[in-house]
Amino acid sequence: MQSRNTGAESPIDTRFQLKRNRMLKAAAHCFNLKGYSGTSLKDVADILGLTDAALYYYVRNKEELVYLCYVRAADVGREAMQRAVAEGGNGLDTVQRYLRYHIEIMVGDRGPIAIMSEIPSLSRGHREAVLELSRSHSAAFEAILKRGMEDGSIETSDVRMTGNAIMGSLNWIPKWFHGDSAMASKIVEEFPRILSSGLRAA
Amino acid sequence: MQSRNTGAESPIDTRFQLKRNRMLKAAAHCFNLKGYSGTSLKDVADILGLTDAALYYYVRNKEELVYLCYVRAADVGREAMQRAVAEGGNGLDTVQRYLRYHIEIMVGDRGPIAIMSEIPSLSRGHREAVLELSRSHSAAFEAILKRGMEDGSIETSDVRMTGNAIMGSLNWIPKWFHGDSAMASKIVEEFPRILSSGLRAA
DNA sequence: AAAAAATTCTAATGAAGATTAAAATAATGC
DNA sequence: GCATTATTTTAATCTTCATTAGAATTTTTT
Repeated sequence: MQSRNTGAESPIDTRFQLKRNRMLKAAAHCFNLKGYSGTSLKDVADILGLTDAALYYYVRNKEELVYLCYVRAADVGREAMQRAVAEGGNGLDTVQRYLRYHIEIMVGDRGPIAIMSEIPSLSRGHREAVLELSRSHSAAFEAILKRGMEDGSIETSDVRMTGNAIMGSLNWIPKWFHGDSAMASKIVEEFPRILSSGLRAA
Repeated sequence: MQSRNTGAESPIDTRFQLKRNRMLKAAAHCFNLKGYSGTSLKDVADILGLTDAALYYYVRNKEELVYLCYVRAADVGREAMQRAVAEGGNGLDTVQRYLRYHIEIMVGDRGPIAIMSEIPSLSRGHREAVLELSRSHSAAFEAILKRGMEDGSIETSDVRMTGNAIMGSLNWIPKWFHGDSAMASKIVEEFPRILSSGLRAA
């Protein structure tokens, strides 16, 4: 039965959810490596020890697969942002904590997280949805930057541009980090400082 | 005649070279936007007002098209690096100048430059070649970082990681910059400082 | 303006891969 | 163990797109 991929999931269907989650991680890995069009469903299925056709039990089609990966990526960002903001402190502190939390998740066992670099490939509806998630995250980030400028901890000429500079470095991590755990902790410890030092008020 | 795409070009064949160069820019634009597999030859041809089949007059196949885009991208990096190194100064100064020159070219009229993010899609031979270009560029960059640590202008724990942090931000630029000239000059002016401030010695 | 060379097009061909339907297998509740 | 449900597979089908051959057109040369 395809009662599963209609969208309404029963609240405690752990087996299905777990498998789908494993699938999203495998897909994120492939997408980060070879891009959306560059990865075949067979690539993803091979990782899971399944046939490509079996994936359709979990998603409606390939496009929904990326979409779900992107939603999952956005969740990670939102979660890190929420935690960082909740802990208070000045703008610079908040930025640094956000970066740390985000990176911890990326390089930790919730990774790999898909880089949202092929939004144009999404269907119209999904594209709008992801763009909205992306916009709201950028807005939250820029809000922190502005707060930092008010409390004197941050000094920068253009929050949009600065945000892009920082997020670019973050988004690039999956391109060169491939699970080395020694490197993982080094990234977690160093990146927040490296990326935020361009923000420091003179 | 296909005497052209055999590799050996006559030294002063301007018309052919110019058109091929326009083609590489159009291709870089598409690849940056939709990825290698995501762009069809028709996408590129449409920009040039040609048929997809016409592109085969300039390249042997699609794979060679990305390859040439990547070589062109590597050229830009190498050129910026050479200029920066040639002008002397301490390590930090050199890094900043390199970033400036690289960015100037990226956002200037030589752009768009392809992001080298799909090296796995290349053929074996081309992949090796591009990896070598990439490695040598990274090595040159890391050498500057090391020099900066010796002359006291730079302080960082892991040059490889730091290099990746900076290059990631740089590589991400084509994802959000789309030709706005006011933004272009702002990027040129601000990015070198933003990206290099994580390197400053305490 | 005719011949030669350069450039582009039209019209196949073929392969890769997404998608689907129906059958087969595995797991679970009784 | 049997019936039901969940999961996966096999075996098509269909579309998109790279690629090619040869014809057509444009440009250059003489």
